Amino acid sequence: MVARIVDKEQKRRDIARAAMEVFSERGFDATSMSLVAGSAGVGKGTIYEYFDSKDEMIAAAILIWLEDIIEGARSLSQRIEDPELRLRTFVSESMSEFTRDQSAIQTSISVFQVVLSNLDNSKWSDPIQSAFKDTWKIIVQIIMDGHEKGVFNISDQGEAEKIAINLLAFLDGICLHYYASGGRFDLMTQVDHYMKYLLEESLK
Amino acid sequence: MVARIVDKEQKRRDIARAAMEVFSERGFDATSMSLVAGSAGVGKGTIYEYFDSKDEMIAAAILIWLEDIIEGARSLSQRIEDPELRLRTFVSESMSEFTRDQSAIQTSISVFQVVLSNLDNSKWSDPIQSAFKDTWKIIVQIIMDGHEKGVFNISDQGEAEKIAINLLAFLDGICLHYYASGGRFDLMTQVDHYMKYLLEESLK
DNA sequence: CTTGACACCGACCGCCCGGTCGGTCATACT
DNA sequence: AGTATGACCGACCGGGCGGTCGGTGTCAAG
Repeated sequence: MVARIVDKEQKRRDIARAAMEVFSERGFDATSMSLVAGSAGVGKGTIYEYFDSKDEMIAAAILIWLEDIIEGARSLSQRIEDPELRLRTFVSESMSEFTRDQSAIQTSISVFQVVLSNLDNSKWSDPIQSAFKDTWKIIVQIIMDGHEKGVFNISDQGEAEKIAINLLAFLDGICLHYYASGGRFDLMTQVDHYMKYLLEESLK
Repeated sequence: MVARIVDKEQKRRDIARAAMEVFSERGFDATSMSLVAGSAGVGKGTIYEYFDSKDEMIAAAILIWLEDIIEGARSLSQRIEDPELRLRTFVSESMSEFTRDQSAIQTSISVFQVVLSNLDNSKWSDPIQSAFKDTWKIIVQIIMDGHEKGVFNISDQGEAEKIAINLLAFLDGICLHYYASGGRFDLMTQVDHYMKYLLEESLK
């Protein structure tokens, strides 16, 4: 009795990804489980074979979504040698993710809201927060690498960590304002403006 | 027949402010109208004497909330002469608003979400967006004033506008990350780091 | 062929929400 | 006092939600 050959783990991911797609279009609260089921191509009951509740599914979906992003950033980071180009590529790749379609930023907003509103619930917020931290660590790594290669000039690792936090904060903030303003300014111009001072002043 | 002496407009504002308080604690969707009624000290039916629907109330509450903020920023802006100090004060005041209690940032997140999810509904998003724009204009005004007084050195108004957008984006982003990370870094240190390069490099 | 374990499903349930509406109370005019 | 008007209310309603559960189809073992 070898049991049926169904990759439970894979299906869980498939449903989670489909769920995240609907979530990003309509927001978490406005998305019903029937809708998720329809989008994932399964029955509503099936979802509860893979997740305990709607909340648990949201947390899992966010985590899987973040893992995909981090994996993308990490593999990108390994392809490029020059630190400055690597940093620029990291930024432009992140932006193109948001430029490609509006749903990405809506997803981010929804994620932030869940993280904030469930801040007391350490069960979910801890792994999500550590996933956030991973993204941050990648940037710190790029800067420290550039520092060791003599391309970037910073005082110590603490400086690199501060710069990384501010860079991430700016990128999230500018995307937010971009979509909240209905695209009333040029996103890349603003990012370039920031990157110019980052690369020419902070890191020199 | 002079009608009853009840300031409809005032009561509308009172309810809207009470509603915003509950919204910021629990999020828009998780807040029921009964809860809002309880918080405002009125019956549920009464709310519908002042607002057409929950959605209309949210839009109105956001608008009133934004007006309060803009009014605060504008009055502050008029009290201080020196442009650099005025800019620094604007930033530190905005931050202290968020430092005072966490609900402010949760409110902001909720507001962003509503604006984004109702982007197609121009009926509400237009006035809200123009309120956002007002805040931005105040910063542009401060920078241009500093430019005319010879304190800030920028090329033209376009430069001031870019700087203002990036500053706002950074401030929102850093608050977001601050609370999403559970306060794992020092907010003011990060803000000072940004302001240092803004005032010492961008504006000199 | 029979059996049973397993993945899957969607009609169904109880709950709670936004919104309504008939009625109460206080006031102000006659 | 009588009455008209406006402010206020909360029990009530229909609908849609998250979650359940008994049943169905399928495949492997015996």
